[in-house]
Amino acid sequence: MRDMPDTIALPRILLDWYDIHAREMPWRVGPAQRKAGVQPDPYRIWMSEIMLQQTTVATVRDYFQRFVTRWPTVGDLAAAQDADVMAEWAGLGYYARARNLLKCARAVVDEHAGEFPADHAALLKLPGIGPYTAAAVSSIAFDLRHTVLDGNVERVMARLYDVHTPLPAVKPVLMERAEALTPAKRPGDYAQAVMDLGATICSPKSPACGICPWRDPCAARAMGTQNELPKKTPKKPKPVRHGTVYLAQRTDGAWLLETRPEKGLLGGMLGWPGSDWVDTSAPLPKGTPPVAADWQALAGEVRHTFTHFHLILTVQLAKVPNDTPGDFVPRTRFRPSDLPTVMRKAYDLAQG
DNA sequence: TAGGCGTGGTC
DNA sequence: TGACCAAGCCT
Repeated sequence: MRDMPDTIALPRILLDWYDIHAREMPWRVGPAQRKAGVQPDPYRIWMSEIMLQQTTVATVRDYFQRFVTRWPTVGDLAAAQDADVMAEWAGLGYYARARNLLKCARAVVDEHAGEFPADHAALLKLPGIGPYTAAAVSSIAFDLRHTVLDGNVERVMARLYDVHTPLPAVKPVLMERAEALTPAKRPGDYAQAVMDLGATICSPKSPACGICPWRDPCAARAMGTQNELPKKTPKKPKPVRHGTVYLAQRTDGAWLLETRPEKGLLGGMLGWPGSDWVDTSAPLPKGTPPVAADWQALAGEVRHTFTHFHLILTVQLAKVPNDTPGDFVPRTRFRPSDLPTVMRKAYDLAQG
């Protein structure tokens, strides 16, 4: 590799490493299979990439298996009931992804004859597919030369070239570096290789530089700056909000639940009726109980942290008659696992 | 364009 | 234990 330009030598070194160290994933076609002519299923690649947005591989595995078992093709998913998809997504977070997942599946069926487009620009127009996911699908599923730039690649590029300008402002610079390294041959394997490298060797804390295939060309390692890169602009502190939720159960066991509005926090998900969630804690916002009943405040509280605020909920519980009006979910159809985590925590508190 | 949008694991 | 972090997108 001596005297070979980085843009030739570095991708080759990384692909050689990937041939040996590629991680197994349910949606992945490994380097050996790929060389034997096996093509990935674009539907499964797309599904995995949506789930993997801001979410770890370990968390995604089980959700992925349940989704592709229940809806094996994009046509099956497009025909699904919205509530079934939202319930299956419950607990995975960022619920706009689930709403866009359905919109995207239906767009593929309606506008692309049920086949995912390979073209980057066409993918970018689909709901829930941004620059990263368009590049990931076109490269991994169709082996087209596009460059993925996720948190892993940002970190690897910042270290490889010892870039100290903070994210996210420096993102375009890192993209240029990443694009220059993307090879024309095996761009799909290469995309997965850089991300595997970032996830396993070039980790945020204590990177394993000693066993890194790029240890020799890495500028941060040469300077000893790998542990302080990438730099990030400081985040704003999270405020604390307070609220009250009301858990009404009929004598026959049915629970009073509501489907939350499509837009906003936990949009489209099931939840308990309750107050607004407000920054001040005095007085505690109680809202209006959904039905007149003998409400009992539970001891303790629900604590939950969202992306941009901490939440402390008081939980009110009541037994109500079977003829109480409202959208009660029958006991046999109620599954706590259909609820987003913060709502499931309130249920768990009520169960003692 | 910067902020809204979840959750679980790690240290 | 609180802060950071994870294969980002939308408005």
